Amino acid sequence: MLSIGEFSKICKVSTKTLRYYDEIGLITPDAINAENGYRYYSIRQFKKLLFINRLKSYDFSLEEIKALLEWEEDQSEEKLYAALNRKHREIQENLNALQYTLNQMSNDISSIERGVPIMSYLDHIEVQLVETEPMNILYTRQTMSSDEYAIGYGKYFSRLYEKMATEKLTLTGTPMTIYHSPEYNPASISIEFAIPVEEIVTGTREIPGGLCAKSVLKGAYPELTSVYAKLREWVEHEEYELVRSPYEVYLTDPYQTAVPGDMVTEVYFPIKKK
Amino acid sequence: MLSIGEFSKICKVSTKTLRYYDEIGLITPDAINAENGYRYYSIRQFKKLLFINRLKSYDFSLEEIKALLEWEEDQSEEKLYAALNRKHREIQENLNALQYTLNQMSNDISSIERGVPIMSYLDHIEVQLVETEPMNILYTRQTMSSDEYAIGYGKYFSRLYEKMATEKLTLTGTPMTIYHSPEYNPASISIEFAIPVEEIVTGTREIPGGLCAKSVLKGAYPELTSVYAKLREWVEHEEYELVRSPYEVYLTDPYQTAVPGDMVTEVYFPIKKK
DNA sequence: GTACACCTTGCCCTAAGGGTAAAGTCCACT
DNA sequence: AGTGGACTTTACCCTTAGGGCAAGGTGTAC
Repeated sequence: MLSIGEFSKICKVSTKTLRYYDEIGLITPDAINAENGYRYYSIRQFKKLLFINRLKSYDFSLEEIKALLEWEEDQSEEKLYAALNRKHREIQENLNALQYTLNQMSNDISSIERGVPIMSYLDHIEVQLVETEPMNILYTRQTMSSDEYAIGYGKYFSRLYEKMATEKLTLTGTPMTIYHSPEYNPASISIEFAIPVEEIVTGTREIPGGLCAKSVLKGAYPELTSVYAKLREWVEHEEYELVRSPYEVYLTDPYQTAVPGDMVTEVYFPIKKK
Repeated sequence: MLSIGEFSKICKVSTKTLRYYDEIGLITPDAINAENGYRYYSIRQFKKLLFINRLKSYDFSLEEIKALLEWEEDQSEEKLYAALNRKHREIQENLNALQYTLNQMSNDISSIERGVPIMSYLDHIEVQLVETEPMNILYTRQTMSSDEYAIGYGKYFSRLYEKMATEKLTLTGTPMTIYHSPEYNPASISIEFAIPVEEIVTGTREIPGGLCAKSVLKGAYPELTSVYAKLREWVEHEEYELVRSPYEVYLTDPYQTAVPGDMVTEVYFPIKKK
């Protein structure tokens, strides 16, 4: 039998960690001296600890590892197999995310090298005051969480296009979304997907024209937040106020546009003077 | 001015987070109502928060971000530039490590598919009882931390080879290392790097032969730990005891062997019956 | 006036241990 | 048998970046 210090040196794991694992029931000493509480490990437990460390390197939490060890005693390799495959996918996604981060960092680094402050793009968002015409739109209004947005985008627009095809409607503009939630609430946003059409049929409605603050975003959608903030700031500063829901018009099709920098989106804030 | 709730919705950051950032002094509200303690943010602070979020996505800690923001006020882009480059390297290393982990996972997954338990390699470490001959070795003894081992390996063996060349010594075996620290202490291990030679000159000594427990490892060095544990267990179980320092013999040159699976290392435990 | 949404502070919680302290224990050496 | 140093025990606080909840105060719309 090995004392905790000996066992820790063999396993290259701190005694603190061993005591912690004992506490959470991950690996308990083979014997405990009842008089002084000293922990004694058998060399056979080395294998278990090695297995724990391997799973840990695969980014399993200690709780998950504990469950896997308990299942292992039932001789069921399947749970382990499934868990490994799941983690493998998770780590792969993680890696992709890191790759993306590295790209963005490189962009920022080269920005600095060119003498351009990192967040300066925010200063270049231009706001124009425009007068819009009334439009007839084919629409569908949906409530969803913001996570589902990307899926919803494809789903609802393709439904609208389908309807246009079956009812032989005539396209008069590019797709747009109208944001009815007054403030951003990620758990539940109410979005109207719409396509301007000529014919007035059931499923279409007219949106009024009027004065709008408008910004054009050339770039990826994450930057839309900035555009909204900028428009808000501008509207307030110029002493206007919002009279209807803001909407976005997608001049480019996100599924057709490979480079995010080529995407063009217009954001409209319908306003009136205070 | 925006209340904390409004600001949080615009920035897509929870109010809790904003209060926390206020507490640690990362970003403080533009104004605080002295009577009721209400926090009010200006829309201009949106940009700062966006910058914070970007740095956060680059895996900077809030403390680091705070320091960067303070430096930013001194108009020094250099600190930021250096920090970004440093993080970029860190993330790159991180990514490489993940890639390695994915590889190992794939190995384990295909092991299971072949019906082989993951840690079964431990059961296949075979221990033999052998009688070794005395050897004359050219040696250098070093104390180092385990981190420095990889560097030391190249450094000290190339010195020994150099000495062999200048003194025209005759090689009689493959390189070996002798571990003099009785237990593993990662901060300071005492290692003897040695090469068997024929001539007896200064800088050589004889190591006695005798009974040894021996295991052969075909594979990467991290598995050496297992071999040591296995040998320890065997020695104890068979009622032997260690009489001198264990040593390893490297039959393959790690710098010449591309695939870790092709590496062959022998581990010897000099023993006697209890 | 009142209902309800919003704001405040304060307290406890997270995962995986690290650091330190006070007290008890083991083993080797005199 | 005594002693010193290495080892072990439990207990308590600390870490990151906030999340959750409670009790109580406040703003605003009707």
